[in-house]
Amino acid sequence: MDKDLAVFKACSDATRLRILFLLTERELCVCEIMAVLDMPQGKISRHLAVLKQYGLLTTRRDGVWIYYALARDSSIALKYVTVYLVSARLVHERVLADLDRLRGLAGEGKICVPQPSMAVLQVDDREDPAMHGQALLPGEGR
Amino acid sequence: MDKDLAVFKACSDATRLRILFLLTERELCVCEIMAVLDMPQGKISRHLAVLKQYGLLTTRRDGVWIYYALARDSSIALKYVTVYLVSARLVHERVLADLDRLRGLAGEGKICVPQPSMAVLQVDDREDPAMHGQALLPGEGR
DNA sequence: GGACTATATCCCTATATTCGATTATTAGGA
DNA sequence: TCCTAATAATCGAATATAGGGATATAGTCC
Repeated sequence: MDKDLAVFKACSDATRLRILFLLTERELCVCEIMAVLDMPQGKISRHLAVLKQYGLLTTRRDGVWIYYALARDSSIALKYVTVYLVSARLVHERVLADLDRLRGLAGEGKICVPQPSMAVLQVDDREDPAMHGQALLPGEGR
Repeated sequence: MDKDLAVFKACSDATRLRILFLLTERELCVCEIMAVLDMPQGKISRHLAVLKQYGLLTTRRDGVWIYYALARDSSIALKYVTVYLVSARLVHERVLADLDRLRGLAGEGKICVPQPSMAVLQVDDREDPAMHGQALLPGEGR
């Protein structure tokens, strides 16, 4: 239950929640998140560290950049939170605005020019009929 | 998004999470929760107040007793958290133990002898095919 | 009205969380 | 090797949260 509790703790901060929503789009590096949320680097980095420590994120280093992505299968709660994130991302104004800004960034090369990496979020729900298709990214088949 | 954030804040405390799991069984009064969790009245009452304030619970007074029940439809996040609670309640040792203790109490009339009230948790998911049956209480049909 | 029970609230302290600002680390390129 | 960019880690202050203990409120029964 502690792992689940950690997931909820991780989600109980506005900035972290916004970051999680952004990561439903694709993996991101710190500078992209900074740019989208318009927050200082230290703040973003700290929140990412919390999210990773609580098991919600994985990291991948590519040269100077470190890409953060939503973790999978690390706890029951995370599974459901992921479904929530994918389901709610098109509902909340602020999240929509964030996602728009994210897409805007990539096209103009304003920042660190990340790899056009694959979307990493695809919860494995083969054994859980409760979440038909819900954890798939929009527009992504199975 | 603020409402969703409030839901996660509400869930980010071990005691409150245990209370929420208990409430997936049925509505409960404070003294029952006190007995099951073996915690002082003030503490339980305070946490219930937080949960209610954040929109996760509703209350119903019946004489001296105040029954707390899981709220429905108060936010998107609560919907998914409810599905999580129902799905995870049979997985975590501690939750199982709590639920056992709860059932044990009722039979022996050790405490305030609550009404054998109906289970109140039944998320309305008619418009959300993502959660087939997941929010129904165990053993309860539709 | 008075006693009793269930629940809520208040006060105070301890602990945890968040933040801005600064400094450290790590990788890549000249 | 030096410089720079991306990211992490640290420190101190401000704020928020949780807990115990005591008290207040609100029903019920006599």
